[in-house]
Amino acid sequence: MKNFEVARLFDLMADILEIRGENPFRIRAYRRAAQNLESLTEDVETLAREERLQEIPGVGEDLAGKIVEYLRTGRVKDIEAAKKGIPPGVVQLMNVPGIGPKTARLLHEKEGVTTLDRLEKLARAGKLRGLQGIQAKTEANILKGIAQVRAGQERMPLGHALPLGRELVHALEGIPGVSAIELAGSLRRMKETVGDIDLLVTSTDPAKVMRAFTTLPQVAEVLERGNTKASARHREGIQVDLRVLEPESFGAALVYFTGSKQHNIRIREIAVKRGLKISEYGVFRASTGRRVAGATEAEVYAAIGLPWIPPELREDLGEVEAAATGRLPRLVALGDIRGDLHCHTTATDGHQTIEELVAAAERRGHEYVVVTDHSAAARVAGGLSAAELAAHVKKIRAVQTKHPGITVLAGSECDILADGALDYPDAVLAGLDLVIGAVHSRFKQPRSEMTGRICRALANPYVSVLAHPTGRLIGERGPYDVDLDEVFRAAKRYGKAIEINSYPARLDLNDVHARRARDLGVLIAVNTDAHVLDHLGTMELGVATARRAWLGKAEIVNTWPVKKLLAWARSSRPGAGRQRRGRGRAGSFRR
DNA sequence: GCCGTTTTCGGCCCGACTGTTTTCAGTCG
Repeated sequence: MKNFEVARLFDLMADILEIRGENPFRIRAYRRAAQNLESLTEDVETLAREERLQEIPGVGEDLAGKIVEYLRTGRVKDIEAAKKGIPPGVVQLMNVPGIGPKTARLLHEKEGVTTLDRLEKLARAGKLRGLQGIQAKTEANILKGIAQVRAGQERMPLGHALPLGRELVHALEGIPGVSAIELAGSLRRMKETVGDIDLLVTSTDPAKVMRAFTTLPQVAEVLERGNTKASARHREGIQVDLRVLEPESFGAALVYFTGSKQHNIRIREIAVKRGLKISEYGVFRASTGRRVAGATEAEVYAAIGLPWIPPELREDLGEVEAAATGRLPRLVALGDIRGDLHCHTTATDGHQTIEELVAAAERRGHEYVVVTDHSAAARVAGGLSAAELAAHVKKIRAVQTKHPGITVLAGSECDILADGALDYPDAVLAGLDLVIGAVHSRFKQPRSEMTGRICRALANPYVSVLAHPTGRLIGERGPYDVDLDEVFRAAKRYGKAIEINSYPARLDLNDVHARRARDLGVLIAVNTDAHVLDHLGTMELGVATARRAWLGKAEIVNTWPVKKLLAWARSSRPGAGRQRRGRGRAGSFRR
């Protein structure tokens, strides 16, 4: 899978063209192609083989040729040529906030700067001032920017940023004159990581909001402050951007601030074709400047002939076309989730008793919860032997009697061993209501072995769900090497579900992979993998990932009623077919 | 470099803020 490699290459080309001051539209073409390659659900090598590269939006004849050249030779002549005269360090200068292509070029041409170190030395010595457009302040800003780069401005996981954003909303909503306040940006689109927190406020007294915002206890440093826009660094490190607008512009501003940038460009292009102009202030007739929409998002989209598009879809990945042709998916909602299929207790590495877990799930309105503690092979997690599991199941059944309002199911997060066998024999698995298979060991297996291992586990008649299919931990550990398409096809073949694990550091499957699974018709389970009670709340993140993957409720097994869920879990087990035929419908259940 | 119910050529989104300018360029989102 070289999608990201090619994307990085095109991004590099765009950077170089920017520094060279070339046609901005050509630059945008490279950026757009790079972005679409990153979100591509199919393997670019497969597309190249099937001569379908030009199906990628933003990839035409030329870029398709460059992709083929890269895949064949590992390089692209035109890009190599463009690189000449621009050392890699110069491109990297643009990572410094405040330094764009023009400044990078200036620094290189006039001062021979090719590294951050050199740039810092010159700035400290006051040797940058005097260059065209650079005085003391810019010099100071460059030093600040260098420090920021050095500190590593990693993107913050959604699960961390979302509560911070909501806390800010809460802090600002009490200010007199504030009529509406919303989170926007990638946070509203629920991307798995966010670069900053965007806040949108409509108020009749912007100055008051600005004052309040810049003096919040959460604000460590004010970076920029105008009449309607301010930027600050949150004490947790992330940047917060605030924009204040008139109430009549709320919808247009929300669209604008939510993005993505690519999505905004798309809808503005449509507006232009209709003789309209969209800005954060509203939708205006181009000829007269008269406002035609702006108060609500729906109004803005309606002005260009589109239905409202859910924020999670606004990535310019087909949603505009889908909206235009009435084919937007009906996305799953948090309220559609009827139960959690993956939860831990103190029996293994959880910090909640069965009783606590069940009570918490019931409070959340779940109709069922599956207790899935680890199997024996997961030693560090205190995995259960078969005998321990039997005792554990008894306790689970006992808790059920005290909670008639929720169905308590006994399951296991059973290790998939190195060869693809399950950690419990079939006879043990047969005593469980639902089994989740998971890889917790031998992450370094070669791709073919790992793929075969997982597919074999999916073929086991007692396994219903594959947990966290790539094993990645955001910012900590990359995914293991596995052919997901192969895994998806196996899941489809055996009628098994693939998990979207909602644990904030996992979100595994991610949005792109989940969308691919959906496209292939694979069932999905959205689970929390809760180890402590608070974790049940992370279901929101998994559902958001499902929404970003265009998933509807029907495709997600834990939106199903418990009867349907259990019938499905049993459908692959021995005897299931006979039973069904015998009774003419899914079997009856003890509980 | 892409792309087409206004086009196979001529378009290609829009505005705020900063720092440096005395009317604007660069950067950012």
